[in-house]
Amino acid sequence: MNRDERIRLAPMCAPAASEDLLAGAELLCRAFLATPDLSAKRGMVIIRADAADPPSLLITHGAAYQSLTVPDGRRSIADIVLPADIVGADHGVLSRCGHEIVAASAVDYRLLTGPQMRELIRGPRIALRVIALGAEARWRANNHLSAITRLDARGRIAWMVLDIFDRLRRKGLISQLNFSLPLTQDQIGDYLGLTVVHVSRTLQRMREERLVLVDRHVVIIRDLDSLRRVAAGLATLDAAVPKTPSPTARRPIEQSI
Amino acid sequence: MNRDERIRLAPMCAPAASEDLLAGAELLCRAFLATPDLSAKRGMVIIRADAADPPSLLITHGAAYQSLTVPDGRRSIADIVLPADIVGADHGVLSRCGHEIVAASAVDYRLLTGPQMRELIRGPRIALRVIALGAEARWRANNHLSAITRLDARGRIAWMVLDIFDRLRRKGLISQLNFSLPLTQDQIGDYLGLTVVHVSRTLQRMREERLVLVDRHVVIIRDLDSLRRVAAGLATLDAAVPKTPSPTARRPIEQSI
DNA sequence: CGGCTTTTTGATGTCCGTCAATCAGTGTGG
DNA sequence: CCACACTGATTGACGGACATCAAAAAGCCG
Repeated sequence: MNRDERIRLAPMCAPAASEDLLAGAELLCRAFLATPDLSAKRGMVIIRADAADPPSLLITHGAAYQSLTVPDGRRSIADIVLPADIVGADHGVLSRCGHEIVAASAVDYRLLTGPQMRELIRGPRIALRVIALGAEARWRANNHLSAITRLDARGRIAWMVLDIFDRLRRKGLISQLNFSLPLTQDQIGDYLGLTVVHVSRTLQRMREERLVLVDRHVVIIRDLDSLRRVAAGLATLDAAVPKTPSPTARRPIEQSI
Repeated sequence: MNRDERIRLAPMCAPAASEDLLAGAELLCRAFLATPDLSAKRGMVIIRADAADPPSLLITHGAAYQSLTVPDGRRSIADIVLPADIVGADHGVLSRCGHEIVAASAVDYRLLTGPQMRELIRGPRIALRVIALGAEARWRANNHLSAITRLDARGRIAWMVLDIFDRLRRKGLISQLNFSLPLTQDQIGDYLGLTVVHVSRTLQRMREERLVLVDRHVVIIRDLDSLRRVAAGLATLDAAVPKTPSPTARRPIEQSI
């Protein structure tokens, strides 16, 4: 793994803040776990886009997604929420969140209301944790954006699979090369900016190429290394020279701050 | 303006938090203004992707962008930073930010170092402000994503122009239908996931259609209403019926939380 | 002017969207 | 138990939006 990949891997927290941050994570988590266990069935809207003073959620089981419906009726999925993820920790400062949270599978979750969250973030350690959660979410959004603007269908799917794979693994939720992904191809399309039809075709091709197997709601990674290469944009299964990394790349003038 | 548009317009702050939030904004701003005035020339990297303990910036003059370079050498621009914007207020909690901030034009800015920011966010009002800044940035990232996945080249450009237009207007920096946008077509392409060639052609077409005029670094909006329609995805300059808003739209089961 | 970046233009190909039909899986009720 | 409806996945034909390649034109600056 080279330097570029490493810095792209995850937003590590600043050492100088890590102690308070850990404490804040612990406190916030405990606050969530002190609330009653709720659940939602597949397809249910957990937080509506126009909900006043939206709450924050801790997903304990299942998966959800964050979606935005554009004026012409099309849907765009901005993020996928996995077990142990906290959604909208910053909702406390907003009057409306502008997007809905929908259960992708049966979901168990805990909920802290807007007022509760506002009370909690008065504590500096929890505030720090909420800031870190926001930073991480934005970091992920940037990668998502980058994947969509720079990769073709195959690369986007590879990226999505690996992103979820790495997230689950980092949480210690899986140790194998397979996991459950409760998204329909339609939803995958809305997440990656593709149509169902093209998602179907591309998944099939990747299955034939023995890269990854996405069937129903189960993902099995067949060739992790190749998959990573595809997601990095320098794919071409048949090896081939991936054209030199643009020797004439327009790179801004370097200047350390 | 209907409800859908309104809730999409901007992430308004929760009334219950607005007082502290305003105070926090004021405090943070003052902290920035107490630092020396710095400047960067066009094209300079203000914060490097691998900078350890990255600082936060307040842009006082000019514009910058936040960019990510993918492994194959291609660049993707995640966000555009305008005057009065604060960049990376959450950098204090990260050890690396993973993206660079580059000056799009000559830029004047103030800088607070990682340690300084960490000290500041111990204050609950400033912490609140930082959380709000993060929420707003994520809200924008979601719209950006949505625009790129759901709109064609014409729609994306319309969206970009309007987004910047609205941001500048909300800050009170412009009152006319024209403003300066210090991005090359190449950078616009990297922001919208298009090639330079296609950006050039599309801009030209929009100029002919008298929608908007983007020349060199000046933007002049010719037909604001049409532009908004194009950005909403139900465009078609030649009017035409914009196909009914998908009567069969698969909408998740409604359930208020 | 000469060298640079940025924009424009044309020709050509392809990835992906659209339309439309079929098929498999799941659940429902008579 | 099977017809029926319904959602999700698959397949094929076709067209279009956008990428790629290549080169020229237009600004810009020393």
